[in-house]
Amino acid sequence: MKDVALYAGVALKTVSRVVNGERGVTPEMAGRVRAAIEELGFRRNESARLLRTGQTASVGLIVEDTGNLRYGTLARAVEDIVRANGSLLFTGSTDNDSERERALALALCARRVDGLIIVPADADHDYLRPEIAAGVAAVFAGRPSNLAEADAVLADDEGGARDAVAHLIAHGHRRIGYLGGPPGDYLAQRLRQGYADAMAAAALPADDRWAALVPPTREQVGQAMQGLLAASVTAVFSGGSEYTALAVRTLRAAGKAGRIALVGFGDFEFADLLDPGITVVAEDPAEMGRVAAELLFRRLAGEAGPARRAEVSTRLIPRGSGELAAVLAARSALPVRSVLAALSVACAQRWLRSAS
Amino acid sequence: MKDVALYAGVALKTVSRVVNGERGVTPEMAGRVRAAIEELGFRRNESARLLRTGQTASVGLIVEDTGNLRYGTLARAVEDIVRANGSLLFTGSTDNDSERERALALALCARRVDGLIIVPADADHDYLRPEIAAGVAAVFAGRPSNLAEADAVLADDEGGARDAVAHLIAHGHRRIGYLGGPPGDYLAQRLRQGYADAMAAAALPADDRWAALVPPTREQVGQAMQGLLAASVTAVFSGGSEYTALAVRTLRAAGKAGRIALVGFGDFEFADLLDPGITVVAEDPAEMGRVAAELLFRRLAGEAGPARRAEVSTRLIPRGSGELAAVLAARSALPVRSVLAALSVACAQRWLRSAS
DNA sequence: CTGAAAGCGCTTACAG
DNA sequence: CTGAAAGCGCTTACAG
Repeated sequence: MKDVALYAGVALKTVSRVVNGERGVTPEMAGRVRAAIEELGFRRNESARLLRTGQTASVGLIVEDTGNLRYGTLARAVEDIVRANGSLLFTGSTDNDSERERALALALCARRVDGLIIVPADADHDYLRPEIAAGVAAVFAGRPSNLAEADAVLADDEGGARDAVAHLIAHGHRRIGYLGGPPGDYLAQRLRQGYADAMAAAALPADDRWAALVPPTREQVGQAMQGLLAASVTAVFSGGSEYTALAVRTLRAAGKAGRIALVGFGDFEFADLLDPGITVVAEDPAEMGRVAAELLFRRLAGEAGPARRAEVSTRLIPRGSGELAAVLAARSALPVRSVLAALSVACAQRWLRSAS
Repeated sequence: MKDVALYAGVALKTVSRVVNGERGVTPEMAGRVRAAIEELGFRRNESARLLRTGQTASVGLIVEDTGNLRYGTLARAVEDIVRANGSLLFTGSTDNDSERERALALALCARRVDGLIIVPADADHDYLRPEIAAGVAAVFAGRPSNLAEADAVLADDEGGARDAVAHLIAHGHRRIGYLGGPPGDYLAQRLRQGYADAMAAAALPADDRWAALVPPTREQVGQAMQGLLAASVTAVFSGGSEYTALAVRTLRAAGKAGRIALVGFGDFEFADLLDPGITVVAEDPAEMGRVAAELLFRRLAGEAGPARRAEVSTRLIPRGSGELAAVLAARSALPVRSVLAALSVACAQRWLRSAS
């Protein structure tokens, strides 16, 4: 810029005026400046401008994994709103490692991003307190944070699970299994809660053997599914498309593909091309991204007031697998004496309860 | 930083030394500075530092759509290498709009990113010439650019298409259809070339009615697929997972799902769970991202020399649909007189050619 | 070992 | 309408 001023024989400020399109420059002067800019190939350094201005017109998005379609979709929705607001978007993945989340968020804050949208690796965000105090806006998406003062969007995972299980119950199922992540996992926890609530609402028992809480590896899910089948469930609710895929594989291998009902949490491409088509409760990651970004830019526009909580709903999409009727376990592999034994245990328990 | 210096009663430079961990500061002094930093909640402004340094430790990635799994996967691979090199990553989507690509790239350059990885919306990148001259490193990925001086990675799409078609030919097919994007589309063009080459290599004719070049909408692809069936193909090569999905739908609707062979370009989740499993030629977007990022950081590390060209290969994954044997069109709907007419036209043409 | 000065590329606030 | 000076938050190059 200095060079341009020198070349055009004007003051620095005049160049600045032309570059910023401020009025109050004679056409003749502006022309000279523009010629100099052209001649010297001048390109304003945005970072320098922003240093002076105090804003950076950039925001950061931190998710579990940008290579996961769910988060890719969320990222894209965020990006569109970021662009509409004239900002640029940094993205980063944590792989659910809270240490990595922290490092990323702090690095972004050191660049003085205007705001941050974070899908928390875990709930603890004390490390962000000083940054927020220093003026960074933060919005949490998809999972809860301990920072009550920040805006947040959550999905109605629990409601989705309830819908799924209620759907199965409506189709005559009583023995419904739940297949999902380990207890430490936030989503798995909420889905299981929804499952339990729906069962309870229908006054159905939820046998412990009907809940398979395992990491999404081929072996573990396969075994867990077989366990559910051994426990004579007539339907399964699977908590995530990885689980759904592996559930379908196990059902096929066991020759029960069209007989055991299945509702999956999370939609996926080609779900309607499987046989039967897979009924799912679809999340809406794009909507979540949109809402999060909108909350963020409201704050950046100066909105004060208490933290906002938004919720994104889920939607059940029937495709066949969730509408299979309950198959009575008439020819159950369970020996008659086991059934009788189980029944008598249940009777005894009820008798004991009523007696106490 | 000035405040910290004042508070600690030292010079600015001493604070800088402590913050940067430079040696040559008495422990006592360093302690005082650290206390002041703690007390004041000082956090160094990375942008300001980088302004002085000249580098920004950030790179930009521009793809068609981060919400598309293919590009999400690529982005994730890029991110990992960017992180390993201590940089931060900007991402942006173009939706194949070259004007948007330009605006994004230029905005990133104005922020003085160290480098840019671009999946070109179109080949023209003259707009980047001044930026590259000014020192930005650029790598193109997935599609060609007219900037011969920049590094580039391309996929062996054409080879993948050849493999797919050769695979079908090896399974006895002679009448093979190609279903893909319109002629203007880069990928579609290369796939069709590979298809044509494989047919020619096997001395097979490639009837014009066997090539369906349409945008990936449900109606158009459905109609095009029906056209291929009407032309009595026994196998189809589909150029992209959108096309593959719609091809499967049409085949099902026509009751030809297990009879017409199908090889798709581009792998997708659940491909092995369809019936039959879908044979595909898989791309490797993660590898493409990795290679592109590595090329970029080599340049940033100072590597000179001529532009590099890298190629990422594809891999055929047999799953059933591509191994179906050719079904003879014994009961072809084609009336006998049409066949005779076609034959006589071909004879006449050959006679004309030999006569001239 | 410590510090005062100049400068990265721009803008803001004020004179003329 | 135009410009000289100061400053954004840091580092570099040089003295002491």
